[in-house]
Amino acid sequence: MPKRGYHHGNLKQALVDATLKLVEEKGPHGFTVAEAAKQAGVTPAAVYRHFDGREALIAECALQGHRIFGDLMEHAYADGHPSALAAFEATGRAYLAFARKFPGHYVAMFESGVSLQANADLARASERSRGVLERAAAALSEHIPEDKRPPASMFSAHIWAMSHGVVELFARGTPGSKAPFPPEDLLETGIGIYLRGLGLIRPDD
Amino acid sequence: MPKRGYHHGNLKQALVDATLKLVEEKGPHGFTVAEAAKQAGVTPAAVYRHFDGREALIAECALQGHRIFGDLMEHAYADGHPSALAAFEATGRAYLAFARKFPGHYVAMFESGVSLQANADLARASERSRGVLERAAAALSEHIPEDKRPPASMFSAHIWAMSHGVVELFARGTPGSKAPFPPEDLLETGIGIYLRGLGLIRPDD
DNA sequence: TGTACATCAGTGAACGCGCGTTCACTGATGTAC
DNA sequence: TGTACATCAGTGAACGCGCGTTCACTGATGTAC
Repeated sequence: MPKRGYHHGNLKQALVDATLKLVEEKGPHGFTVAEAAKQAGVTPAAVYRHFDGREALIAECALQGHRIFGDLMEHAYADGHPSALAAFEATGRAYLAFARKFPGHYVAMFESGVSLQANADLARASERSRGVLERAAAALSEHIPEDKRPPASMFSAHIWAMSHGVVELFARGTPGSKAPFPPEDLLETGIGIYLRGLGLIRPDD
Repeated sequence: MPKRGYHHGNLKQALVDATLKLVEEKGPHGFTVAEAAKQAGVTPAAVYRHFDGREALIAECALQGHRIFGDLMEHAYADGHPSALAAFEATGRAYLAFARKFPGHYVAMFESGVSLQANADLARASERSRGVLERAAAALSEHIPEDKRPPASMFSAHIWAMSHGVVELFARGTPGSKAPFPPEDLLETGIGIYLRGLGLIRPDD
């Protein structure tokens, strides 16, 4: 917004924003360097002042996504307050909320095929959000009798999988697959049943 | 295998097979008409004798996948024998088994973005496999006290979501996301905990 | 305050490439007589 | 059984296109004096 004219002022972020929008609308492979540049009001060649190439552009989108996601998850977890159970359930909700609020980021992170190995920052940011869920699971699992307690990393993987599945199958505009229920309800009830199976919720709740 | 020479003999299926292999190796957008033709030992133009174009080729892969998948699911369900519970669990395992055994088909079906609306046969085949799981869920849900019974379509959606999530996150070669557990174990335990949450498995089992 | 200059974010034209698709054709195959 | 012919699955060359990327350049900006 600030500057105008020959110098854009904030082209790097403008390109990221354009890419996010394209990727949200047309899928993980539906963006091109040329079109992102066009939407930012700039020549394709200008992109190369800020990014090494196409791959680097989508990787930056994924990176920003993981950072937002990590913040959101940590905020939802809130160090386990008011209770381990409430905090855990909040992280599950945060997953879906993120996917709905930042669909472009979500696609860049989980569907674009960006390599985590090729980018250390990206790998670290991705590790972080996974860590929050795992911590939430570990804290919660202390309420399970030790002999029938699954590893925390296993049950966080279950929740991660169900959340991801709900997003992919029912929350995104996949043509032809009408959602039978609101995704939020689906995830909420699914996690609820799962937690009851772990003995963490009374059967009558 | 039968014929050789100028006429291929079974080019249509050879093109489908080549596409499946490419899609398995290089992802949902990693195949081209030209390369599929090349792998089938044929000129790109020959593809148009058998398919309307690129989209039709990948759609045929998805269609064949849904048919195999539907057969597999029905066989696993086995009309609810030996018990509703065992049959239901078998369909869950069948989902993952299919994804592992037919990765190319899986990608074509669930990741390629083929439109279900544009192809009635495809929509029907896809409906069928979903129907098997839903029937299994309905049969099983009769063992739940009526007042605390979730709709069968909801709990089949939960299982579908978890299965899909496990496949996407832990069973496919996503670079950098090492699976903490064998996907089969993850899904088996996840479904087990979920079913316990529904009161369908004794807490001690 | 005014001028000279270094910096560097942008331009615009061009590139080579591989894509999906078309078209007139060719030659192997199966059938009618 | 042998010949003429229709069929149609394949060829090979060509197309227009949009892509990612490069390069020498231009001109706005900020700074040193």
